[in-house]
Amino acid sequence: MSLPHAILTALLEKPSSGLELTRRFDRSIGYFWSATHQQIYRELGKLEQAGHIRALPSDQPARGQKKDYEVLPAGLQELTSWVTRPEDPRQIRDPLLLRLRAAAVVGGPDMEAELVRHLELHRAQLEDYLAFEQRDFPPGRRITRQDRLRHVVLRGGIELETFWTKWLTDTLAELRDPEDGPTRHAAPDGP
Amino acid sequence: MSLPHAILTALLEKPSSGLELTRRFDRSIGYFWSATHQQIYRELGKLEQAGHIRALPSDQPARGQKKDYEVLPAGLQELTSWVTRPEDPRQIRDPLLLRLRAAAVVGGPDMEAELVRHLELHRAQLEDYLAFEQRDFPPGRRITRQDRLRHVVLRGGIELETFWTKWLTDTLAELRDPEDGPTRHAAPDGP
DNA sequence: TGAACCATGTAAATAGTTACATGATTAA
DNA sequence: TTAATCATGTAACTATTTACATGGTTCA
Repeated sequence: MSLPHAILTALLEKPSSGLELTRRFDRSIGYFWSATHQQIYRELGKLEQAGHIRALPSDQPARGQKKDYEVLPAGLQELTSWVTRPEDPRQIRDPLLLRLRAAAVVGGPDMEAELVRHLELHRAQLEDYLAFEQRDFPPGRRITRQDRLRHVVLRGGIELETFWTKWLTDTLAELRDPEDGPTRHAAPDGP
Repeated sequence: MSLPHAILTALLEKPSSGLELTRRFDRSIGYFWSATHQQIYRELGKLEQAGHIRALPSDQPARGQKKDYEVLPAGLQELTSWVTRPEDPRQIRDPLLLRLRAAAVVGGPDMEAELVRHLELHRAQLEDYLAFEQRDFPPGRRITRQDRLRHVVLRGGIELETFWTKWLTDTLAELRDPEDGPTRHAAPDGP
């Protein structure tokens, strides 16, 4: 049930049309919740029905005409209540980990090329995130609570991609040149 | 398209009935690909239709009777080819990151309790994984290629949960006692 | 005028979740 | 003999993906 809330968040940041939202879901918001334009148009319809958003008045509201939406008070209230509503983290569901496990069962065909490809994709994504951080959150600057929230979210993305690059690097090394098993690292203790 | 492959993998490890598979999807395999019993029964039907698995002969194949499945050569072939088939990593899709971003927009209601709750859940999961590692992959033991594959998969789970506990701990500290922004860590360079 | 792009949408298929139904076996 | 549990399944709903349809605008 996150897509409507992702859309409300995006519309609060800036009233937009369906296509503009789609573009923004390819960048910022989309880095943590992706959606296609079909999902977005459908959801905009539902949100309008529910009275959470409305289309801004327009001269010619015809097919093929741009239609901008803004959030109504009911929508803001729904989003606010969703923010603190308890929701358990999802189970991990990762095809690559699953494929490695399958490889163990079918006798381990060569996955090296695929692992290298994933490593490169994750490295590229990490670089992008780090560039955003440089640009939007340069060190030693007074920031608001809102900036701080946005920054920890970006740190989440950065550290996730860091995890993947590190794990893929270790895994490749382990499968190429097996020593005594994967590197172990101490689990962090609480502060 | 991963569920049928998850099931084929589980059935190769051990021929099972639908309910047994459901149990195993609550443990081992399910740590990386979860599924409900309804999904599993439906998929077993499809896999049988496709000639990838078959029900083992039984005396009384009636409703309410246990039915065990085993993988046929066609199923093994399909799984083997899937293992090396290129498939891009999924975009991140995480409700908690999204909620933090929404919090930045609606004015930051108090998410501390929810963050603490998630931290505890991730810590518990991490402990479980570490216990599995102790049990199944004790240090200093000769292991086969298959064991090595299984171990790197488990390391993936361990390091993912380590990331979450660390990021949540940092985020809580940052939102409680704001200094100059989230802690930065150097990005790893390639070897 | 026609190609490229902007913009909104419909349709159909696949995937996943939630609720409920039904028969078989076992043990109090 | 009834309650609990094992085991398989149906139905309905929600979410997501893929393919296609339609009209408007701009510019060569």
